[in-house]
Amino acid sequence: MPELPEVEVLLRHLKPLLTGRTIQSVHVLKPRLLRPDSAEGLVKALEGCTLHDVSRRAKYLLFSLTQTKKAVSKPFRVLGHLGMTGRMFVQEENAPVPKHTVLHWRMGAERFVFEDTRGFGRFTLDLSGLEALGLEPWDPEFTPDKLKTELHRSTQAIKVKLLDQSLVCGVGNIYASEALFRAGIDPRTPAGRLTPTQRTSLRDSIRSCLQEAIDFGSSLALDFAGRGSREGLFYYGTQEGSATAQSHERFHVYDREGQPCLRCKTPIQRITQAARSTFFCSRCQPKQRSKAD
DNA sequence: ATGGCTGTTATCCG
DNA sequence: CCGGATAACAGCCA
Repeated sequence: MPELPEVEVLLRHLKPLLTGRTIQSVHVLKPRLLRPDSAEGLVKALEGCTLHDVSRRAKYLLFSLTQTKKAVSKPFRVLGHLGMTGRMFVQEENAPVPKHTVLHWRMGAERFVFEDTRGFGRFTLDLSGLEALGLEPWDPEFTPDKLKTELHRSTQAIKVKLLDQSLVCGVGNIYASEALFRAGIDPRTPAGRLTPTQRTSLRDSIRSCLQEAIDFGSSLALDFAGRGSREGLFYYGTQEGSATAQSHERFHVYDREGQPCLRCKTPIQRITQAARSTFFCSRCQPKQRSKAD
């Protein structure tokens, strides 16, 4: 469930379940996702640790730990990323370990599980993934002026630019289309050609789209093990109960090719940019004709 | 059933 | 530097 809102909702779910708990035995089933750590190294580092905190940066979760076995030990952190299909949850220790489990550990009568079917996620002591990240969407420094200086030399389509995490982090393929729709910006617009008005609108739309998604996810009874049905990126309910969340119109453009725009009824278009699908309304997101700046 | 799609991002190349 | 293509992988859908 992986763009910023889903990670944020997961964080809020996991934090009370993990903080203060001690990691007993750790088992690694997909060591590749621990790169560049070795399975043995990470297991040794984690076993016996107490989890002091969990936090989020961009689409990453950060686990803060200290080794309680030793008398003297420095706090350290582990970085987790869900990739496309990662899930993290706590289950009873007698429940079956899911098929694509990357690793799991025991905490008393419970088990923490990180599973990832496609295996694009990460779980590692290597924090270098944090280095190149742009601002958090709600960072006060994320301003229209910041957008201007970051983008003015760029010829890349704004949609593609939003995906690379260096401008602002946390926006993925779904919310990039959604935020551009809300801002009324054609996703093909070269990033350096946005008008001042568009930059302000884009900043605001990114924030509001992500915030609404967090609020939406927080309002659902989610099934973090992901066995149930899906509502956007959020899993909820169980195999039997399709808890039918009311908002099947969560997205205005994403995955709505050919369907009428919810604002103007024009059929939504789908195009490919940087090998990813982009959805937009050609009427609500017109090509800008001025030469900007 | 075969091919084309899917929430990400690291890396390689021009 | 920048930007485009590719790769890592499993599953679902037409």
